[in-house]
Amino acid sequence: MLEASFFKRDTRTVARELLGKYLYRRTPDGRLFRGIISETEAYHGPEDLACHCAKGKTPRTTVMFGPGGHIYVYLIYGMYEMLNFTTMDEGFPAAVLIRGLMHPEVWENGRFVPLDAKTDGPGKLTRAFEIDRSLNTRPLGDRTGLWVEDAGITPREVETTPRIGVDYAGEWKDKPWRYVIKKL
DNA sequence: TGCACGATCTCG
DNA sequence: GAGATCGTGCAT
Repeated sequence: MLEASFFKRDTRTVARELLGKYLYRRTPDGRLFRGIISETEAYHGPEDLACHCAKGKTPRTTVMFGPGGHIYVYLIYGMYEMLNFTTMDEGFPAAVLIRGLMHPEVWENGRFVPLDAKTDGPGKLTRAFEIDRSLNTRPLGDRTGLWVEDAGITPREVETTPRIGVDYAGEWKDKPWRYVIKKL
């Protein structure tokens, strides 16, 4: 299981290194899911106009000002929960948005079997893994029911692009802070 | 207290 | 290409 120290680093480094890791989810009713993180975005610092933290410390963004390794989940467009992990040390607001998973699986009869659900979008993966705002502000870990583990995978090819859906962010919209596995 | 809008997805 | 749908932040 990845410890908080993994997340208390530069957000772009964390976002890049999360690719190829397993995201594990244990639901309140006991079901276990996992999937390989395949797409992430970095939202780094109070200057980054694409980051919610650019608005300053508000009830919603407070968790991003806390230490790395915590969960930030928010509702967008009135119907989609977005999953983020906070990064950096206490006082520096930043987080990584988890935008996609590949090879989603569910634990059945003593083994992982393919999950029949799409997880190739930030709103889709939270729906498939039953991730919602009840997890907001909690630390990553097995007791929380959401954690990350090394999968022993090093992606062969990673693509870097500007972030999606942040055209309002002025010069910050062009920062190449989106990371995608092109070849696993 | 009201209002505009969003780190999206699905259907037509 | 547009509608669904509601919390958040900022104006009133």
